[in-house]
Amino acid sequence: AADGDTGAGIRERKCLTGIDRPVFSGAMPRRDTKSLLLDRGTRLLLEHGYHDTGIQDILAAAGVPKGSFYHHFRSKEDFGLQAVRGYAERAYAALDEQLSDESRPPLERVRTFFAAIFADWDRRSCRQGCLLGNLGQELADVNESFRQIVAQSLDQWTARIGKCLAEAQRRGELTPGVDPHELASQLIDGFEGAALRMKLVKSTAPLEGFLRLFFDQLLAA
Amino acid sequence: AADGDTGAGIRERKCLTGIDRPVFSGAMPRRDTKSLLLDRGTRLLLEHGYHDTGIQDILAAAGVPKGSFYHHFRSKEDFGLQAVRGYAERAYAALDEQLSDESRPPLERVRTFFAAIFADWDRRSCRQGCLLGNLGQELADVNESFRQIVAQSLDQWTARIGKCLAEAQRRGELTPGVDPHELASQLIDGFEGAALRMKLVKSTAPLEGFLRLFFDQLLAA
DNA sequence: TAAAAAATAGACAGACCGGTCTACTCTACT
DNA sequence: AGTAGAGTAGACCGGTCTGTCTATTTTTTA
Repeated sequence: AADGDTGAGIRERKCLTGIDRPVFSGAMPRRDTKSLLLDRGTRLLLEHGYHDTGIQDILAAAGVPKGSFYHHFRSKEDFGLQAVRGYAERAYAALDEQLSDESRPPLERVRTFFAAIFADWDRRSCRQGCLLGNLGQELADVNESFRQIVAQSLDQWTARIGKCLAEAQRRGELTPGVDPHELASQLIDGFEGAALRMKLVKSTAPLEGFLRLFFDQLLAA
Repeated sequence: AADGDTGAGIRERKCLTGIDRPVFSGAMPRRDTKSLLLDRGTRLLLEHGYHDTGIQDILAAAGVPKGSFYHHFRSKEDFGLQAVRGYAERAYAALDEQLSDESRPPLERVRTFFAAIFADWDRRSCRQGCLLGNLGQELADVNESFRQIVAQSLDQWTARIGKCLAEAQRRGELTPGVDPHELASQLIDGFEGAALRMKLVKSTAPLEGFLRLFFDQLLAA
C-alpha cells in the first residue's frame, strides 16, 4: 500500500478496536481507515493549513495509530496531495452536477453553483474556505507538487465554467465581446478573493458582493 | 525593548562584528538590527508563509544571533505582527501617493496603483504575492491577532480606494448606480484572487485579466 | 486450516522548533 | 573615569515534528 492510489479499490473493513473510534461518525457512516484519515485530515488542513497540521493531529482526530498512517501514505506530503485531489474531485463533481442541469439558463447554473458553496460556508460560520485557495496560497512558492495540482484543479474548474459561459454566449445571454474562458478564470479568481475576505471579516458579505458584482452588474450589462 | 514599538526611536548603531553581515546589503544601505530582521524576515514570510519560516531562518538571513531577536521581539508572533504592520503601512503610503495625484482622473490613479504593484511582482517572477493575502489566508482561522490586523489593513486600503472611486462618481466618470466603498472592496478581493492565481500559474496573465475586467469592462460601461 | 498478506499498534529516533538564560560588548551619560 | 543599560552572542532546554521499526492482529488466499 501507500502507493498513492486515490481511494481506488477501497475494501470494506470492519472496525474491531472500536475504542477511540465512534461507531457512527456523524455524517459519514462507516469507512475504512484510509478514507477516515483523508476525511478528518482534510478538515484539519482546511482550517489549520498544511504546516500547522501535524500528523499527530490527524491521528488524534481519526482515532488511528501512526503505523496505519504510514501504511496508507508514503509521507505527509503524499497525504496532503491526496487530500487535495479528493477535494478537487468532489468539488468538480458538484460543479458538473449543477452545470449540466439544462432546464435552466447557463448563467443561472453558474450562479447557483457559487451560491450553494457560499451557503455551505455560511453554515460553517465563515471558516475554512476553499482548500485549493488555502493550500495554494501557502505552498505555491514552496512545494512544486502542490503548486501543480492546485493549478490544474483550478484549470479544470475554469474549463467547465468556461464551457457553460460559452453556451450562454451562443444563446445570446452573454455579451459576445468577452472570451468565456478568460471570464471563467476571473470568476474563480474573484471567488477565491471573496473567500479570503470572508475568512478575514467573518462575514458572508464579501461573497454576496461578489455574486452581485459578477452576475448583476457585469454579466447583465 | 521588545515592547512592540514599530521601529519608533531607532538609533544609528555601528556594526562591529561584520563577519556574517554584509557591509552593504543590496537595496537598503545600513540599518539597525531590528529593521534588518524585519526586512529579511518579511521577505521570508512572503515566500514561505508563517509556519514554514523559522526563527533560525530569519536569523541566518539577517546574520544576527538569537539573543538579538528576542531582545527586539517578544515572540515570533510579535515579530510577525510587526512585519504585517510595517508591510501594510508601506503599501498604504504607496497607495496614498498614487491616489492623491490630482493631475490625473481618479479611476486612472487607482488603475496605476494596481498596475505598479503588478509590475513589481513581475520583476519578482510571480512569487511572494501580497503579505496580507498570504498570512491572512494562512492564519485567519488560527490566530485572532493576525486575523484582525490583516482585516483592518485591508479595510484601510478599501477606505482609501473607496474615496477615490467616490470622487470619480462625483465627476461623472463612474456610474452612480454602485456603492463606491463596496466596489473598492470588490476590487481588492479581485486583486487578492488574481494574486493567488499568479503564484499558482507563475504568470502575470491573471493580473492583466483582472485589470481589464475591472477597468475596461466594468467601469467603462 | 495453514500460510501469506494486509493492516493495526505504538514505542522510539533524530532533527528541529520556539523560547530562555547567562555572559559579554559597546554606548551614553554623569 | 565609572557605571547603567541597550544590544549582541550563542549554548541550552523542553517539547514537538516527521518518519522508522518491530510486533501483533486481522483478513485473504491456497
